[in-house]
Amino acid sequence: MITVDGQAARVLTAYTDLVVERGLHGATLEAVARRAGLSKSGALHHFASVGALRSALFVELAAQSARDAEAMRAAPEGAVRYYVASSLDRDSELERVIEAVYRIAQTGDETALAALRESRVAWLDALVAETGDSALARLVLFAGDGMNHNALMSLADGEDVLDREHVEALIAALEGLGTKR
Amino acid sequence: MITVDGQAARVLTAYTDLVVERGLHGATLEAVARRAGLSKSGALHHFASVGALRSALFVELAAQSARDAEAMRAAPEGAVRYYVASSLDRDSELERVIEAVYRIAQTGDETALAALRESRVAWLDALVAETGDSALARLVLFAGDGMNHNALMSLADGEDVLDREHVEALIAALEGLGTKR
DNA sequence: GTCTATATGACGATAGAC
DNA sequence: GTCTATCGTCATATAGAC
Repeated sequence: MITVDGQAARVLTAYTDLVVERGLHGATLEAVARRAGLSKSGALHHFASVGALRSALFVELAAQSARDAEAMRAAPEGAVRYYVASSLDRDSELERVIEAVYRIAQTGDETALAALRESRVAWLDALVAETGDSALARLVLFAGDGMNHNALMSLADGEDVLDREHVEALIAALEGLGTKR
Repeated sequence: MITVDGQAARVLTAYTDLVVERGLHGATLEAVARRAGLSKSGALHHFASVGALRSALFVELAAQSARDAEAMRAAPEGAVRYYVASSLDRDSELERVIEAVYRIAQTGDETALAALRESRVAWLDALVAETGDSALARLVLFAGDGMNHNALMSLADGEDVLDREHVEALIAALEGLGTKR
């Protein structure tokens, strides 16, 4: 976490991980506190309420995604490959933060929705800038989201829906589409 | 709902809609019963518990997705266009059922995960059968998922991330990829 | 079949000791 | 700063009248 330090960061990370692993219902104050090595009230000392915990997560998303959009534009392998590859990296802190905010947004939370939209626009802009093709940029954005979406279902699945070979063929197809236009 | 009738179907539909609109947290027994026009215990007469309600939803998904996979193979416009177009139709009963089961799966429910995997394999098989290209079939699957994923964020957004024009360009690109191989 | 009333348990948040 | 103890609220589920 880049917007909070020390124990507060431990609490925020625990909250993020629990939302991703068990859903909002499983991310109770006691579960969060326990994972951070504190008691319920110990955790509440750093964030006055669950709402404050969520707000801090939105701020964290804004900070991390802004930094990532810049890295994407500067990536030597290109924005397309960078985005698709990082969408697959389910263990990265940014991906977990996105997923957690997304689940909060699913409950109808407008603030979470706004935070997600803001970060997505930055990525889409970078993809449009590189490909020069609005539709192709969206295809890349959606394909990345879809892979991320699928990661949940692929885990612990005998025949993986997506292996390295498929990823390479997929990126090649997307990049090929870009040059053909 | 094609696996239950009458009042039970009304309850199951209410549960599905509430999970999609408000998240699992908002789909309480009382809210579900009220939307179905019953009291809490009135709803519990049709489904003995919340767990039974969820199980019925999984059965419904299996039945509807099996029927849809067949329709996809028989679609005159082709499986690719059929899948992408139906992924965008957020108001269809099947899309809402998928979304509801997906959210249950996000809490770590293995039964929900298994139900989702089963239906996705059927769709992927149909896409592979038509395109004859394993990687392309996955690209279509992911792009469809990504669009669906994005539907939440597009709603009530000033500048829509995805308009009709983009959808057409995207389908054309995917279909073009298919014929070029 | 559908209702009202209630038992049980979990969660969020506060109070106050150390 | 971190703890234990406690209160209020809300959700699931059951009991029993109609």
